[in-house]
Amino acid sequence: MQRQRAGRRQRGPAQGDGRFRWQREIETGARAQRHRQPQGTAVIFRRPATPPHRRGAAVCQFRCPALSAAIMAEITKPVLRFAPSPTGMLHIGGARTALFNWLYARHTGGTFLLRIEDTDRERSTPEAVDAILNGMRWMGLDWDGDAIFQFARAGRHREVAEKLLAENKAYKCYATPEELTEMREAQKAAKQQPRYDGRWRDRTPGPAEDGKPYVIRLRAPQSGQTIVQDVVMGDVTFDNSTLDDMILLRSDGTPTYMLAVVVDDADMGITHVIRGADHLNNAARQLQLIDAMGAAIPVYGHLPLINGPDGAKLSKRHGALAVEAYRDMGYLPETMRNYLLRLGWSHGDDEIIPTVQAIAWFNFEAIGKSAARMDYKKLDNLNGHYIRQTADDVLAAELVTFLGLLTPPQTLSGMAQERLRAAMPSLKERARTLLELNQSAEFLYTDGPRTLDEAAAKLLTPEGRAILAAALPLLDATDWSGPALEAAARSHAEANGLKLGQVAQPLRAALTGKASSPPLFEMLALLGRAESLNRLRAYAGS
RNA sequence: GUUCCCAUCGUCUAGCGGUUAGGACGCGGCCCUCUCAAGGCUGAAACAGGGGUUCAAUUCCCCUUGGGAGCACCA
Repeated sequence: MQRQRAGRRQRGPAQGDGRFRWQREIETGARAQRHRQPQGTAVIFRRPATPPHRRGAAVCQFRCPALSAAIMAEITKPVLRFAPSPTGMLHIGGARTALFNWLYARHTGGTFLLRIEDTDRERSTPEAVDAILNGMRWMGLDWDGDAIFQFARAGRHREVAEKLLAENKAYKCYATPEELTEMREAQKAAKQQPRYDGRWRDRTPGPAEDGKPYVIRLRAPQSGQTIVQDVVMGDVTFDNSTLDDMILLRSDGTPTYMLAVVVDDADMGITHVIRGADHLNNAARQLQLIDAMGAAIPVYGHLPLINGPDGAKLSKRHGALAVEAYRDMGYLPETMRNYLLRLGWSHGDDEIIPTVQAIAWFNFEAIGKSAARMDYKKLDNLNGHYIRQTADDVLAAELVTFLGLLTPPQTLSGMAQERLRAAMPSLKERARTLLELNQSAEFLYTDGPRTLDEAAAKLLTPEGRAILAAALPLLDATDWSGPALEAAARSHAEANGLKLGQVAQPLRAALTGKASSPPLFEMLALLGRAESLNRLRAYAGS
């Protein structure tokens, strides 16, 4: 059976010429002003009186022969947006939401807009705006045009609220915050869902209300149902009786989030609203507002949330909340895009999905419905893949940049950078993060004998040092190239009844200070005869 | 409490009525090997429970259980 996906339902032709209002609007140009996209999905207000056969008749608008190709091209270009509120860093969940929107826009050749929802003046900060913008840039999610700041549009939001008020689709409510708190407490005590009881819905303010502060609330339908047709979740039905009359305009005249999103989405011509599942409940209320405004309904898609490794809500306790943190841990943007994409979206058995491929493949149908958890091991593995995939000099340059961003910044000498680049083919094979890459390259950065780590010290026992001492003259007498050195070591080992490893390990420890490293003879060659012998002599003999 | 959503190996997932339930990460073994990786082969590991519908349910429906989200003059 087909999964319940949002159909492309359309309200039936409203007038007698057999065409939809939007079709007429497109031809007259009226629609382009109001909206740039056909209604992808529709809310159906099921009035109890509506006969079943008239509910949300399904019609495919793309079959209409009356539309020219040019109009088709115009109306099928989606407009998406990512709309974070600047109250903190760019969260990993937000990053995924942005990614999915971006992917769909790039996939369809549509538009991807960025809107900063800064209407909460208390909690919004310029630092957070920067953090979000930087996070987006680091992730490689470029947006079209300038970022839009919602607060700047407060006048427009107020205008819409006033219009709704004038049309009697909204009303003034004089209830005080204290009064409402009291009401909610009583409802909770009665084990009911806290909900505005509509006490001012049909009441006309008398002289007592003169000059008193009021809010503007939407006159929402009280019966029937509101259906959110969601490309991820399917049809989600809410009884209008469970939804209350939400506040549009606060008593200080500022718009609420509900008003601002709906107005902005409509004004910006947003065709697809893809956001976190925490907004699914909001969608029903927003649909009521959209209906009151007579605006076009966007396609909705609510993405399941991301949980921490333990399945609980992703919180600061899990650390690594901001995308910045992933950058600092040495993950590549390409890795993040691939990983976040696979968290909740799939394409058969494919795991390695570079961004270009993702753009070609991305769709809404393959988005999963259940919440996912972060798996850092898998992230590491994927990052290792992309590190190996990166060209040597590009990766070396990225590491240098990365080190410069650390606190405190680390800089590499010219010699260090040169060696880093030369050793990169072997180095990158062994690193899962840029941090690991850096650690395994450290022995190349400076000259002179190494200080041994614990494992290396264990290799340089008196016995190990004796082997090292015995091997030294042979190496010195050899042509200083990787293969020649290896051949010398092999014959030396063989002559003394030793395995190559027994000879190589003490050498490696002295050369790198570690028990593991890129291939030994390759590194000897890279460091050169003088430097290598200097390091080895320091630990030769007792 | 109430509204809404979700439910396949430990984790991410494939599956869209009939499969030896597949892949990936992680874990174990083997191979390769100068170490560590990478790579190849291989093993263990799942349909939450109960009712229906059906010749046949992981798959469709209902209930239970378990998770999650919303319920502000926050966004």
